[in-house]
Amino acid sequence: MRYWLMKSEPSECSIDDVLAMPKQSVAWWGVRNYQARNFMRDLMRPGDPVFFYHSSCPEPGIVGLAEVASRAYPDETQFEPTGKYYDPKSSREAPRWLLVDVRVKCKTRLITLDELRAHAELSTMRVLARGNRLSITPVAPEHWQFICARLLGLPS
DNA sequence: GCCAACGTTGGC
DNA sequence: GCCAACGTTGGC
Repeated sequence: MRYWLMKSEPSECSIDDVLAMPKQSVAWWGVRNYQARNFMRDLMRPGDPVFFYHSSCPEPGIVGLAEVASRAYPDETQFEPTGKYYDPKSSREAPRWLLVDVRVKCKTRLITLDELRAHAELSTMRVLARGNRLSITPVAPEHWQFICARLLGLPS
């Protein structure tokens, strides 16, 4: 089992938007980066725990706990010619972009980016790395445990 | 809206 | 396969 952090812009799809969906689950559409795609395709498995993160907003940070809810499958938005996620180089026969379903388990208090950076124990988190632009990053087990136990006060 | 960082594209 | 130009991400 692997741990993940997945970024979503709340103006596009917030954690509340997902909680309002049937089964509190959403297809994680719109990933157009090969490394992030490969994480979904090669490493993500149903049940993997996920930090739900709000990005490109006034207070970026972790806002909830979620889990991977499917294996990877083609992202329909790549086939929609009028959509902003359309990829003319992709085809149904050889889909270029994949996604997984993500199910929100609960909201948490907001753990801001500033708070994450303030803890030396988290200094090597991939999402905090200078210049990181990946919308999906692996989370080391010790980082997951630290955030859940020390920052959220959840029983381990 | 700025801009650092870095991924992608395409000419050679 | 190199690398300059360009595009995108995302915090600030």
